Formats: sequence, structure tokens, C-alpha cells
Amino acid sequence: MPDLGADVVARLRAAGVERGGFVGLALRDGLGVGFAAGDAAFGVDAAAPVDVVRTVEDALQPRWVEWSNDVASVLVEGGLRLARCWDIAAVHRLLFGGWRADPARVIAVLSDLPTSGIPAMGQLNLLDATGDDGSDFDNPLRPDGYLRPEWVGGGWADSAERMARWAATALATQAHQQRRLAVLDAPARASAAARSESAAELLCAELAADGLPIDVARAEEIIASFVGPRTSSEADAAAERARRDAEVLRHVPASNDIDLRNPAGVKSLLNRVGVDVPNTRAWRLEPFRDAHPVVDAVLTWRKAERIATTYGYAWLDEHVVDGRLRGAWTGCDGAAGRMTAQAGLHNLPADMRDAVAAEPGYVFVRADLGQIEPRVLAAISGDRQFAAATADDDMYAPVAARLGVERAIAKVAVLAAMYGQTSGNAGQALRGLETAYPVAMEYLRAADEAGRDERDLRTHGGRLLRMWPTPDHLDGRERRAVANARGRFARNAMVQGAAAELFKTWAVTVRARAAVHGARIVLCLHDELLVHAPVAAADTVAAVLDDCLQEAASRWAPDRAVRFVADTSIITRWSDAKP
DNA sequence: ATCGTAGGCGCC
DNA sequence: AAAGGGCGCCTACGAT
Repeated sequence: MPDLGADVVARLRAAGVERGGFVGLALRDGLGVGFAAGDAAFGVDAAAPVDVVRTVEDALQPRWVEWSNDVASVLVEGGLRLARCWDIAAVHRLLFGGWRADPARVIAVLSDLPTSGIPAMGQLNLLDATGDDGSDFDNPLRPDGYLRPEWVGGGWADSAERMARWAATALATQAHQQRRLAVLDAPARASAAARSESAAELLCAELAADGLPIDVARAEEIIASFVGPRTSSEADAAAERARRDAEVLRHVPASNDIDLRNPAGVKSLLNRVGVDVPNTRAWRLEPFRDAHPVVDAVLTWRKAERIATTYGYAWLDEHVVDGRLRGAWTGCDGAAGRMTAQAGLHNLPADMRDAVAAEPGYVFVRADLGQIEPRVLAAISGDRQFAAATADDDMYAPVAARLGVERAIAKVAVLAAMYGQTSGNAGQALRGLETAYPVAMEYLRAADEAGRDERDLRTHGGRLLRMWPTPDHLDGRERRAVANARGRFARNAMVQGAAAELFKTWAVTVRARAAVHGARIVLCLHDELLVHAPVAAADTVAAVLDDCLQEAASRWAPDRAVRFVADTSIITRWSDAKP
């Protein structure tokens, strides 16, 4: 077997790995610990990450272990893209819910120690000085099992021996994790989900480093169309703001003292023209658009103000460098487990999407999952009738036929059932759903009930959904409101969380399979992937995206009763996508 | 001066 | 009576 270890170590060192927090762990024959990691089986190759998922069930294969994706970020910066890993923080979030997953917390939770007892830096120095003889300080763990806080801040990187100990601690933590996976009552899916979620952390590090290709000149045009040209001085900017404000205020006499950026000001402005609203949200103002010209002016102003403040020149200058929009990514939020992104990557206004453009010689291969949440509900609930509807490209059509209602009504009813909505005009169709698809509806009802009763849940992939307590001081009505909110959250999170797991499995499969074609994922958007691919590889990559969906679906839900579909297209600008 | 909250809105 | 879930990010405002 070729010894590539030295080469890998050199590359890790060149990447500043010691400073960045790499746990430096290789698992070889189940025992080896240290930094001499890597041969072909590790897939440590910047040019061609391979097999992120193909070997995902094989827990015995060598696998890099990292405390969190901070490590992956350092490696990516140094030109190293791991094929797969075990991300301790990601697995911790999966198994124990919430978002906090620093090493001290992970170790405490795995050791059944109360997190309230985690020692803080400072007080432990005192304990060490009085209690220990100091020789044991080289052990990252205290006798009581808690992590020594001195090790948290980077003390582990003082020497090669210490780095090895820290690596061994990570290894032990991983072993502990795996034991937990087996003994906890988490579903068997949790083991696969742990690997998928870990790979997603690697993807996050790469997304943050690569960024989303932006046509900066086009972005400037779009911004200018909303808020006017770029200003060179603060005075000019203020004048531009005043000009936009005046366009609204001119509709109402003696209103120059009103601050449009203060909702209360907008409310009083509307009051003066006889429009009385409880708040000034756009959907509430919409019906009054014809009542007085100032309403339309306010709505137009709001849209421009959104561009000016959030997606304007300042945003462009801060987050778009060298034609790439970059922001931090997390593999899961603290609730249902969807990915999150900063710098506006997940909430770019539709009007701005014309500025998202493939670079010369490249195209975007874009694919979004069709009706992902109801299809996921069919899979996780095991409702055979609902699953049968997924055979249709548009599953709302057979559902509507079965309920004897318009498609639009059926769609609203299904969404209402998943989101916990009880108002509106979906009521009749909702009752039809109960009759036609009792298994799926019972699944949602049970989740809702667990949420109301403050009972934690696990998603299909084993993510713990923790229910927050009702504060003691609330009165009866308030308590019911909190319980209702928990019920809605639980009902939705079981579906949304499972959909996120399927999506991430799809994404990391694409990451692995598309790399050899020179293609990279540049955006993940909950049910949509944007892949930057060489023109010559576009058709191949499009096929890869579809193949990967079937592969991911079969891994995520081996029951093939549910059909998953993707709408895939090859485009040069994001705005070319069909709405 | 710094912080958390509320209202608001962008996306899914 | 009744208020759909998640996230990020902006501003104004009131608390500390």
C-alpha cells in the first residue's frame, strides 16, 4: 500500500492545520491515532472528492473525525477537500437536539454529566492548583469526566503529544457516539443520517469558500433600478433617501415629520387618509391599495427600502468579492435541521436572481424537488394511499380527484395539515383528507399532540426535536397559546426535518458524483440545488442530479412506494429557471 | 453605549 | 375563538 501519509501531513501543515483546530485523527485497523493519515481510501484529494455516500453504511471504513466544520473550513482553505468525515458537532445536534455542540458540552452529555456543571475557564485553575498534582494536566479530561477548560482555547495544540491526545479524545468521543447510536432508541436511520449530516458539514465549508457566482455589473443595475445610482458621499446618500421618502409623503399634507422607517409612523400616516389597520404588514395593506394613492406608494417604498438596506450597494461591497457572493453556512439550524446561510444567500429577492450568472465556460445545472414535503409525509407516515398519489408528477391532482375538490383547494388543505393551520377556507377539504388519508393525518395529529404535551420527538432520520417548556407565570389562555404553537411546530418539524434529511443526502451524493465532472454545488436552498458545471459536462451533470435523487431516496427511505421527482434545467442565469 | 425585542420582509 | 412552520437581516425603540 502506498504511503501517502507524509504527503498528506505536509499538506495539512501547509494549510495551517495545527493552528486551525484539526483533530488530526486517522482510524486505521480500528486503532491508529495520529496525524499520519491518508491513503487513497481516505479520499483526501483536493481535485476529486470521491464516494461521500457510496460507503456511508460502512462504519468500519477509515473516516476523518472533526470536532466541527471549523476544521473542514481550514482544510478547504488549504486546498484539501475531504470526501467524508464524522463531524462530532453535527452528530451531537442530530442526536440531542438544539444547536450548541462545543466539545465541553458534547463530552458532558455523552458522559451523562449535567451541562450545568461544565467548568468555566478560571475556576478550574483554582481547583487544579489545590487539588491536582499537575501531572494529570496532560489529560484533556478531569477525573470527574468534564473537559478541562484549559484545553478548549487551543492549549491542545502546544505540542505534538497534546495534539495526539486531543485527537484521541475525539476518537473516544466518536466511539462513544457510535455506541450511543446503537443503544439509544433512535431509529436505525440515525446511523446513516449521522454520516450524511457530517458530509453536509464538509459541503458547507466548501460552499462558504467557493461562493455563488455573481455578475456584479448586473447586480449594480438591478440595485440602481430600485434605489437609484451609487452615491459617493453620506450627504448624497441622505438626499437619495429623502427623495424616495418624499415620493410617499407628498401624497399626504403636512406629513414631512413622519419617519417611514418607524412602523408607528406609517400607521399614523395611513390613519390620516382614513386607512385604519392593526399593523402595516404588506399583506394587510394590499387590500387598501386602491383606497388611497399613499398605500401603493408605501408598498413601493418598502420594496425599495428592502433593497437599499439589505441587498444594496453595501451588501454587494461587503459580501461579493471577486465575483462570488460568500457567506457562512451551517448544516442544520437548531430546530428541524434545515441548512442555513448568511449574507442573504437563502433569501435573495427574486428580482436579484438575474445577477446570479454562471462564469464563462460554465453553466448552472439547477434542480428542485417537486412537492417535497407532501411526498416526504407519505414516506414517513407509511400511508399507502397517499404514497400512491406520488406516482403522479403532480400529486395534488390525484388528491384533488379523490377529495372531489379543485386542485387549489386540495393543495391548500394538504399544506394546512402539515403547517397546523386551522383557519381559512381549507376546513372542508381538511375533513376530506382525514377520511381519504387517515394514516398520514394520524401521523400529523400524533406529532401535534406530542408537541402540545411537551414530549420530545425524533424525525425519520433520528433528529431529536426538543419541546420547550411553558413558562410557569402564564395564565390559562397564554398557556394554551404556547401549547398550540408547540403542536404546530412539532407537526411541521417532523415533515420539514425529514425533508431536510433527504435533501442533504441528495446534496452530498451530488457533491460526490459531480466532482469528477468539474462541477460544484454553489447553492443549497432547502429543496433546490444550483450546480456550477463546465458547459461540456452540463448534460452529464443534469443526469447525475436525477440519478443522485433516486440513490438518495433509496438510502433515505428504502420503501420505494413513494416517488420523488426533480425539475432539472441547464441555465446561465438563475432567473432563467421556470418560476 | 450596548443589549434584547418588536415590527417588518426576503426566501423556502 | 380562531393567529401556519423555519431561517437571516434590517430599523426603531426601550431597557440596562
